[in-house]
Amino acid sequence: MIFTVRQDQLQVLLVERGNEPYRGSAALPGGFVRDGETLDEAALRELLEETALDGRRLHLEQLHAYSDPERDPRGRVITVAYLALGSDLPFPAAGTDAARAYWTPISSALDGGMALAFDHAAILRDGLERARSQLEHTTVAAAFCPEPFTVGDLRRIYEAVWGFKLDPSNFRRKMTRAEGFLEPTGERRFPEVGRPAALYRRGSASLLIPPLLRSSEIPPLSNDQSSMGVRIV
Amino acid sequence: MIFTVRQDQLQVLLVERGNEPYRGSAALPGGFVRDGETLDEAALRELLEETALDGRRLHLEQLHAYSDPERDPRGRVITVAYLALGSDLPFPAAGTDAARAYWTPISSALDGGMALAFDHAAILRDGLERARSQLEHTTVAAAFCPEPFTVGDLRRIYEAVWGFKLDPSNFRRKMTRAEGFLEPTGERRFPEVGRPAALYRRGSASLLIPPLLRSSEIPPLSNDQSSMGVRIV
DNA sequence: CCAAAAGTGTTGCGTCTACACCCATGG
DNA sequence: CCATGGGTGTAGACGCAACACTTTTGG
Repeated sequence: MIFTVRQDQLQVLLVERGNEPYRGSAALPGGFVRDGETLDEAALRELLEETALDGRRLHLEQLHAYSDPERDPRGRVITVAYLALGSDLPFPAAGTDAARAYWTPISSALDGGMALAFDHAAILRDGLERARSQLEHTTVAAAFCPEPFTVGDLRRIYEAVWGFKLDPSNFRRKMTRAEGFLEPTGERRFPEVGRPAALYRRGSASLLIPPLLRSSEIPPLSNDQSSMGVRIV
Repeated sequence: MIFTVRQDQLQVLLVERGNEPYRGSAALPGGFVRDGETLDEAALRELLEETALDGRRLHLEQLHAYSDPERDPRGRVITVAYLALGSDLPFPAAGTDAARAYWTPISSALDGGMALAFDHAAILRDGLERARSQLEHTTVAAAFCPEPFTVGDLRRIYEAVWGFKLDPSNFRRKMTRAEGFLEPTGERRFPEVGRPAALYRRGSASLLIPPLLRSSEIPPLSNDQSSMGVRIV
């Protein structure tokens, strides 16, 4: 399961299945583990085959094992799902199994209209929740940002993944104070409009201390964006 | 991996291996998934076989899949580890594979002296960290307590799992205020010495809101117990 | 000058830590 | 009356949401 943020939207890479079952349906990319390979290595290899991307520079994380005996009509298949986060991911290379792969906003992939193959809709929901939760406690959000990036870039990642707006000033304070998260480059970026912003690189810390917690309210799946824990009147 | 608290110590159920490899070594209980069975069902079945305990009343949770090709010298075995928490667990029933099963304090199991088979020491460490983390955000600690229980019982669970002392008065406030965690029975328990304590049952909530966070310092694996986030001078 | 985004200051509120203190019981 | 654990009250520190305000740019 590969996530990226483009056009301020959290997107996932799907493939159109060429074989039965679920021929023509959308599915998460995946494959079988080989002998002598760890699950992590298998995930990286499949990632490379699907996107021609060197996964070693991505954040990759084991999610959960799915084991319902009926989940694959062909027979018994146990899937260990992985979640990868990346920035600036290219469109999938042609000439591979992934020729029919494409990026889709997660909200569309889950909005009933597009039925995912197997139990992939459930897996995708779990992955989305994991990604949202990881942003609270870790610095993975920076994995979504091409370097160098601004605090505003980082904030738009959080807003895209969580689905609601954050207060720019409070967000900046949290992030710049978290030790080891942001490493200033000394450079600035001049946007089309507005004051130039300081540029940063990813720091060495992998944990975000203190964490940045979502409001206790359940965030909506849709695209509406409300202010930070405050209802718009 | 089955955890319980006895004598104010966090303990784990180990089995003595009767076959090669690692014959005579201690190991976590486990077994193979059968056809037509989910991983959860397999974990519950193995639990029943090992402890003669009805696992449906336990907290059971999938942890992580371990997949190093060299982790089992016999060949390729991928293990999906589960963590079960229970209270008042009996000694394993005789007459089964688990005749050689026994409870051990986790600290002894990890203190180099006892070498666990396979990569089970690493799995045990992951399980311990998961259990500790779960106490922060969920109400699973009550799964360690035979009902009915007092706030003091619950606090001793936290102290055993986390390995340090908590402030009784602040702990009580947190727990009684968390909605849906503790359900008063109206009864009291009269200890050998001291004021009687109110008795509670598990409430319906599964999440602890707000969470009870450990101090940011890394808790020691040993048995020393220091006060709540405060260095003893 | 204006719009827009970056960045700083400040205030009020709620939570947590540490600790003083009271309560109820058995010996 | 004392020791012991249960339970309440409270003052200070701290963190965070909200929002007013200043800064720096392009048009």
